[in-house]
Amino acid sequence: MSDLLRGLNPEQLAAVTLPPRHALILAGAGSGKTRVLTTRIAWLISTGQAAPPSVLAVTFTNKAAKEMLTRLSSMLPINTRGMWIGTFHGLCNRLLRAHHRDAALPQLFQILDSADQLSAVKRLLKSENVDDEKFPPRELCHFINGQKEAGRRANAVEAWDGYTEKRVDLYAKYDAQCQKEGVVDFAELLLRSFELLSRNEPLRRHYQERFRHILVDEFQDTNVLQYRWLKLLTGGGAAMFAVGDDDQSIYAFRGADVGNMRDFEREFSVRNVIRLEQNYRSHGNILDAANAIIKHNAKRLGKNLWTEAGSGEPIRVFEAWSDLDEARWIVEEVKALSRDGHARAEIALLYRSNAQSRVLEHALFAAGLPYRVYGGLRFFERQEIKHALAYLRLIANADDDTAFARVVNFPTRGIGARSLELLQDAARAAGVSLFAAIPQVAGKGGASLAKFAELIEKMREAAQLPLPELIEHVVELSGLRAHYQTEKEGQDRLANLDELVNAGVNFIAEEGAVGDEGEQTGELRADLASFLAHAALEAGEHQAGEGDDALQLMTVHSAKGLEFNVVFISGLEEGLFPHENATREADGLEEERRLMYVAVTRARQRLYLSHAQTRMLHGQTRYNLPSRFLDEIPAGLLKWLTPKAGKTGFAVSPARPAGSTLGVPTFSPTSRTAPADRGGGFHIGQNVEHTKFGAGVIVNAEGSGSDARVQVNFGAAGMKWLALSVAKLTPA
DNA sequence: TGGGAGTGCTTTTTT
DNA sequence: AGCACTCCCA
Repeated sequence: MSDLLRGLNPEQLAAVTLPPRHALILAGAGSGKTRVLTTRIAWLISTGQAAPPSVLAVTFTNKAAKEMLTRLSSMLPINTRGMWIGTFHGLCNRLLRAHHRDAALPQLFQILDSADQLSAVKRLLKSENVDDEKFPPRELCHFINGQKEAGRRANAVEAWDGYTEKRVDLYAKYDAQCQKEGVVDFAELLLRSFELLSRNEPLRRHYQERFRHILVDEFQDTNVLQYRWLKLLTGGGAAMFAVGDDDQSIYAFRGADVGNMRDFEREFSVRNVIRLEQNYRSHGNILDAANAIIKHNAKRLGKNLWTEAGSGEPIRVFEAWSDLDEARWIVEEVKALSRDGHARAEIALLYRSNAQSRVLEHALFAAGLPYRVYGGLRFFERQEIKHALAYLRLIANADDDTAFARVVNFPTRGIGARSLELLQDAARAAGVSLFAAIPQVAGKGGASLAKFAELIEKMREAAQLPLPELIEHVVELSGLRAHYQTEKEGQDRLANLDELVNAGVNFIAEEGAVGDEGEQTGELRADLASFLAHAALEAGEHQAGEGDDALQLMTVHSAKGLEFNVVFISGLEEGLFPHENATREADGLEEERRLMYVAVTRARQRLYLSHAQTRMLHGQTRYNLPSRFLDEIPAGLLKWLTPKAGKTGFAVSPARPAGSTLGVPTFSPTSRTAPADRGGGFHIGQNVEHTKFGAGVIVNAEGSGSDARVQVNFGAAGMKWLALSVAKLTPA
C-alpha cells in the first residue's frame, strides 16, 4: 500500500486518501489527474474501505476508461471485473441490457450512432410528409438530443412558438418510431436509464446500495442529464469523487455544463475541494503563458499552475505572409527538429478547425514528411462496415428499420424507391416494421422483397455459428464481398471487411469470456448484441497511418488529454482562433480562451505559435489580424522569429520567403511611387493603426495618388473604407 | 441504376 | 476551394 502512495505530492496524497465523502478535485493540466483517480480507487480497495463491486467510475471516452483499467490492474493484484468502469454510455448500456424488460426494451435492442439517428429522422420526416427544408434533419437531431440531454421528454418540452411545437411533435414521433423498432440513440441510453432508475424504486435502491464510491473523470464535461444521473445514483449515501478542470471545459457547445462543478459543490455540500496545481508536464515559460492567457477569463474557479522544472526555452512566434508560407515554415522547422533528434511522433501540429489541415498536409506531403491526421472516419463508421453490421442487426432484430433501409437494396437487388414506398405504406398501415410488412406486398411486384426476406431468414439460420464465422457468412451471403470485388476501389473495403471478421475474433477473446452480470439470461446471441453495441459505442480508432514515426496533426479539441515534446499552434488569427462565430456568443470567447489554454498546455519542452497575414478560406483570401491570445502572453516569454511589425515605429514588410512570386501592390498617399517603400506606403495585408479605430489590416485598395482609398479590417471595430489623404492612418 | 452536373455549406465532437 | 448531397437523364 505504501508503494501505492509513493511519489505523490502532498495535494495528490491528500486527494487519494480523503475519507469516503464527497470531494471535488480541481486538477490543472498535467497535474496527474488520472493518476490520482486510479490511485484513489486502488487505495480504497487495498485499505479495505471498498469492495470492488461497490466502485463505479465514469469517463467520457473509451480510451480514458481503458487507460484507467490498465493502470488499475497494474496497481492491484485483484481482478477489476467486479467494478463498473466505463463511459456514461457504456455503463447505461450495461444497465439497460441487464434490465431491458423493466426499461421496456427488447433484449437485443440496437444502438443508433449519430449517422443512424440522422437517417432515422430523415425516414420519419418522409413518412410524415414533413418538408425537410423547413425542418432540416440535422437541426432536428440536434434539437432532440438537446432535449434529451436536458432530461426532457417531448411531453415535458414547453414549445415557445409554432415552429418548436412542430419540432416537439416530431420528437414524440421519433421516439415512438425508435420504440417500435427497438432501437436507442446515444442520448436515449442516458435518459432511458435515468428514467429506469428514478421510476423503479427497488432497482434504484439496489444500485444506490451497491455503489458506495462513485468517481467521475473530466467532470467539467458532464451535461445536465449526466449530472442528474450521478445525483440519482449517489442518493443512497455513496461518496462522489469528481475530478475536473473548469479551465479545460471546451465542450459547452455540445451541452457540457461547467456549472455542474459549482452545483456539485453546493448541492452536495462538498467540504473537500483540493486543487492540484503542480504541473509535471511543461517548462515554466509554457506554463506562465498558459496562466497568463487563462487569467483573462472572468468565470473561473481559480487555479494557478506551477512547476519545479526550469523556465526552459522562450515560446517561438512566427508571423507568416500567407498560410502557405506558414506551412512551409513549419515544414522547415520540423525538419530541423528531426535533425536535432526529435522524434516526429513527439511533435504535434494543432489547429482550430479541420479546414486548416489541408495546407499543412500539402506542404508535408510535398516535403515527404510522414504525418498522421486525427479525426475523420473511424473503423466502424466506414460504409462497408456499416453495411455488414446492418445485416447483423437484422439477424438480431428484424424490426430494425434503419438497418433494413440501409441494406435492403445494397448490393442492388432491384428493389427500387417505389416498391419501398409501397412497403412503407403497408408497414405504417399495419403498424409493423418494414420487414414484417413484406408478405403484404409480396403479391404486387414484391418478389424481390420476398427474396430479400428469404435472404435474411437464411442468415438467421446461420446464427448458431460462432461470431467470426457468422460475420464471414453474412459478408458472403449478402453479396457484399462480390460487390466490392467488382468495384474498382473495393480492395480497401474488402480488407476492412476481413478486419471486421478479425474484430469478431478479438471481441470473443476479450469480452466473450467475461459474461455479464447475473441478470443476463442466456438466450439467443447475447454475444451478437454486445458485439453490435460495442461497434456503436466504440467506433474504433480514427483512420491514420500508424506505426511509423509520424508527425501528429489534429484539432485542438482532439489534442485534449494528450501531450507532446514539441507543439505548433498554427493559425493564431482573429476570426480563426478565436473563431469568429464564437466571438459573437456570450460565453464563446471564454471557451475559445480555454481552448487556447488547452492547446498551450499540451507542450512539454517547446512551443511554437504562428499566424499568417493572408489566408485562403472558403475559396477567398482573408486578411486577418493576429490573434488576441498572442497579446495576452507576456512579451518577455516570446521570441519573435520574424521582426514584429510596428515594433520599430515604422512599417516593416511582412517576411516573405525568397522566391515568392506573389506580387503585393503598394499604395501611397502621394503620387510618389515607391516600389521599395518601407516608410509611408501601404500595401494589402499590411497592419496599420488608426487613432479612432485602433489596429487593423489593409484588405483592399482602389484609386491612386490623392484618390487612393483603402479598405481596412479593424477587427472588433469593423471594416472601413478610408481615404489615405484624409484618414490618420499610420503603419503599425 | 449509376453517373454527371448543379447546389449549398463550411467550428469544435464523443458516445 | 472542396466536398457532400440532390436531382435528372440516358
